[in-house]
Formats: sequence, C-alpha cells, structure tokens
Amino acid sequence: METRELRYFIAVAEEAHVGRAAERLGMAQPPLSRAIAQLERRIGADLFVRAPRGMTLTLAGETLLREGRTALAAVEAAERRTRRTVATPGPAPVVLTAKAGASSELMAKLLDAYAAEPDAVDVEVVLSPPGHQALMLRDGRADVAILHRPFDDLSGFDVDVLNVEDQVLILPAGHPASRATSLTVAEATSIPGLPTPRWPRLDGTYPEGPGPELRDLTQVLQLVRLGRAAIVMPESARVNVRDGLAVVPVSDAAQVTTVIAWPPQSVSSGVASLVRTASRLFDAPRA
Amino acid sequence: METRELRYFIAVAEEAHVGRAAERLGMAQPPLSRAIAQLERRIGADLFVRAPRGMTLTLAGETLLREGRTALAAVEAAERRTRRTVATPGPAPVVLTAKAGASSELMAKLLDAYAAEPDAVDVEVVLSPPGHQALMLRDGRADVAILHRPFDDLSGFDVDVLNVEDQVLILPAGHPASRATSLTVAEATSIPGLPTPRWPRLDGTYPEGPGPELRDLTQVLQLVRLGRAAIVMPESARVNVRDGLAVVPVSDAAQVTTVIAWPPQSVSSGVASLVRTASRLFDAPRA
DNA sequence: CGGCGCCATACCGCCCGGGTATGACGAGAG
DNA sequence: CTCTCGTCATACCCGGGCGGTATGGCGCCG
Repeated sequence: METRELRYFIAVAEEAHVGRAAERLGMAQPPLSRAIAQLERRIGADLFVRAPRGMTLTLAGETLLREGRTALAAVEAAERRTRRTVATPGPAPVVLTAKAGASSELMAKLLDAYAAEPDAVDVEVVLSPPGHQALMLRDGRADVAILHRPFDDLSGFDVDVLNVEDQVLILPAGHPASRATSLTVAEATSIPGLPTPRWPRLDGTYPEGPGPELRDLTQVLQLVRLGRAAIVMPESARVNVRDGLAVVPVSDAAQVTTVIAWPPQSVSSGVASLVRTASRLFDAPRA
Repeated sequence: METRELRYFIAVAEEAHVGRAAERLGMAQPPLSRAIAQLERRIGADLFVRAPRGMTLTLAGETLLREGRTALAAVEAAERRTRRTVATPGPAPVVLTAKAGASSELMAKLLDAYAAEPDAVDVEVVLSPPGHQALMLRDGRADVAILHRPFDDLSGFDVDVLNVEDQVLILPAGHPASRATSLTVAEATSIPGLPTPRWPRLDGTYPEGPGPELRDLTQVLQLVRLGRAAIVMPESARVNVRDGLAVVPVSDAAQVTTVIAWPPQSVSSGVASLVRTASRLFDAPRA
C-alpha cells in the first residue's frame, strides 16, 4: 500500500463522501473513486458500504482508518525528523508542545531549571489546542510533549509521570453551590443555570449539548465569572482563579496525571536531558 | 514520501550498495539510483555519502532508516490487520508469538487457563526466532507477544509484566566450575574451554567472537553437554536441564522480565481477554 | 414521475517509473 | 603513470498508470 492511497482512503473515510474528499485533496472525483476501488481490490476487502447518501465504513474500513492514521503519521514523522536532522549543524534544538494554559507553573519551572543545565539545548515551545499534542508527537512536529491523562492518548509513547492532582469545580463567586465543601461529579455538572461548556473535538466540530461552545481557558473563566457556566478542572488551574470565581473540590472526579512524553527510540540527546531534568524536579508516584 | 521510496531507501541503506539493493528489489540499478536522488532532492538533504566503494549513510540517512523502518512496519501492519478483519466473520482469532523454547511453562499455563474462559477465541501460536517477536507485532503479523526484557525492544507497546527472574549459568555436569555456589557474569563468560555461543542477529549474520554459532536452544544444550560451551540463561530454562548439565546461579546478571505485549489502540477483544487472563494468572511486580 | 445527488464507468493524454546502454570517476594493480 | 575494474550517474526510450473530462446508473425526495 502506498501512502498516497492511504491519504485518499483517510480523506474519503473522514468525509464519508467521495466528492468532498476529492475537493479536499485537490483532485477530481472519478480518479478518487477509482483509486478507492483499486485499493479495495488489492486489500481484498470492501472498505466502504455505498449508501445512496455518501459512503460509510465497513469493519475492515474502520480498522484501516485507525491503523492507517498512525501509520501515515509515522511516515510523516520519519520525513520531518530527517529534514530536521540536517537543518541544524550544531546541537539539535528540541520542540516541546503543551496545551495552552495548562500546567503553566510546572512548565515554567521545568524550562527555567533546564536552561540552567550545562548540556541544555534550545527548547522551542509550541502551545497548541487541546488534544493536538499527541498528534504532533506522532507525526514528528514535536520531539517531546506535556500530556494529561486521562485526556490524552499516551499509547505508543515513553512517559515519565510528573504530577498527579485532583479536580475542582470552578464556578461564579457567590453562587449558592459555592458554599459546599465538596461536590460529586454528578452534582457539579447538573447545577441549574450553570451548564458545562463544550470543547471542540480534534476536527474542530463541537459535541451536542446544552453548554456554550468555547475555545480556550480565558473564554471559559470569563463566562464563569458572568454566571453562565461552571467547569471541572485540575486543581492546578487555581492559579488562574481571580476575583469573581469560587472553587469547590470535586470528590469523585478522575485524578489528572501530568506526564512528559516522547516517541520511543528517540535518539535526541536534548530530549533525553530535558526528560532527566523533569524527572529530577518532579518525579511523582506512578499512580 | 511514498512507501515505495521508503522501501528503496531501506534496501540501499541496508546493502550500502545500489547494485545489490536493486537486485534484492528485483529491478535494475539506474532507476534505483534515480529514485534515491529524487528522494534526497525532495527531502532536501543528502542521505548517503558516495564513496568509491558503495554508499554510507549520513546523519539524516540514519534518522530516516531508524524512523522509516517503524513507519513502514506500521503501514504494513495497517494493511495486514485490515485484511484479517474481514477474513473471519466470526470472533476474530488471535495470533500470539513467542520465542521458541522460552517461557514454555508459563505459556502452557496461560493457554490452558485461557481456553477455559467463557469468552475465549482461537489462539494461533507462532514460535519465531529470537528477536522477531517485536517485529511481528509491529508489522501486524501478530496481535500479541510474549517478550523478554532487556532482550526485546518494548518501546511503543502496551505491556503487562508476567514474571521476573534471575539468570543462571548452564554448563557441563562435572566441570570444575559447576562446584561454585554462585558466579559473576565476568566469571561465567570467561571459563577456559567453555566459550559463550553466538546467536544470529535479526538479519541472520553472526557477531564476531570465539564461541560457536548456534540457532536454537536444543543445539546449545547439546553443545554444553558435550563440554564445548556454557551459557547464561533465565532460570526458568532449568526445566530443559536434564542429565549431563549443571546449573550455577549468576549473581550480578540482569534480571529477565517476561511480559505480554500488544500494540497500542488494539481493539481486538480476543487480545484484551487473553491479556486479562494473563494478568490474573501471573500479575508479577512491575520491577 | 421528474429532477437531483452521488458514485461508477468510459475514454484520453501525459507524466513518471522502469528498462537498456553508456559515461564519469576514483581506487588499486602493474 | 596508466590500465582496468567497480560503482554510481546520466541519457534515452517505452509503457502503465494516474489524473482529467464526459457521461451513465441509480436511489431518494419532492
């Protein structure tokens, strides 16, 4: 199978529509139809069921979509890292990616401590939207990432645990519920008049639901301050809490684990020393 | 980058010789030369240094070889698993791979216990040469594997630890060294007249050294019995020890960890239940 | 029942990947 | 110093395949 075929397949699978997929790929519809048919013949299995409105995946198609995405990311990573190998004759800089607004205190400490190391190399920090960090690590755009269980998919990475914390509910100051000393998740997410905001999925669309659609932490906190929402977050988010906000522990929420993650078989000495610094600084239990 | 280009590059890199690589790929030399040159142009970096005798990798080339191998394996895995998804309409059978002769007792227990489970599916056991298990898992020929640290590269897999054990020296019965109650690695591998056998590397070639070249456990034990060799092995290999052999603990040898490993994002329910059975049966400390 | 939306088929042209023949170039032998 | 050999690169040709346009088949819906 060629990566071109894989790209075509993934486009059609994601759009569920040959015409739109062709447009996205910058080509005409018929050759794409033919390429998909050829792929199905070569694989020896139907990948789509042709419905009168678009196409949907078969079981085999779902397998290929899941595995093919990581495979394609691996190929892109190989190409990207090869390019970067030659670009810099000196010590290779390290690209670190993290979710904008999360673990900022921890990252500041890490970067300060690392810069003081004798073997430190340049660290380029890339703040990307929630959920994109793992993708960037998989396709070679980043060398190392700060990720959070259970939100990010850590599978396939080597990781070191940096921190484990509980979650809290952030809600408008003065709201009756803010007088509680502790809440359950069920209680926290069903307070009348304070719906849970919705975050965009990886493809930019929003899940269905009653809450407002939001894109970053600042927006959320502003909305909470206005008495229009409440949100459950790791307690390290307290550092962002100023006037107008109240915080209540959520007793039964999943613990959030902050990890530093890097691709297996990484040979970058910069990544290795950065990870070493992180483990020395934080080195939390493996919970 | 297309997988075809990647295959070509890997062939040339491994052979360090365009002519031989072309032969191995079943094509003529000139188009292969051209393909490599095109790849270098597209990547924007020299991958080889042209020497009068063959070609050697640059730094960028080494990166592409390392990352490209896993990427290519991922693409092949995607294709293979897609084929296998459709092949069987019923519950999907599971392919388990393990090193021939290793952990046989543990595997027997596991397979017996699993077969008795209510949700058990067919398990196809593939015994392959040492070191090939991880490859098979990476390229989709197997769904789950029994691996051994520190010998196998576990990076990128999800694992459960099943067993941790020390290593012992197996030597001819009656040999003076067999009267020792314990040996160090240095002592065990430098007994006059008892060289350590050499095992083939993944590509089938042998490392340099004084010991005999061998291919499987039976050969080794026979040679030891004949007084021509001695070998350090995990102590579970004692079950293979019969007349004519002696066993001495090796105090400072690395502990051997037996794990069950599977690809991340595996969705096979068969793999999941097999792993569950294994953890329940053995569930060793995570040392 | 007509029109529409969507995918498949038919057919064509051109690019590119593969083949053969040959050149360039450095190493080593004499 | 030169001849030869080994190795990779270049030149050139050919054919398959990929992408393009035009059009057909076929459910759905109005």
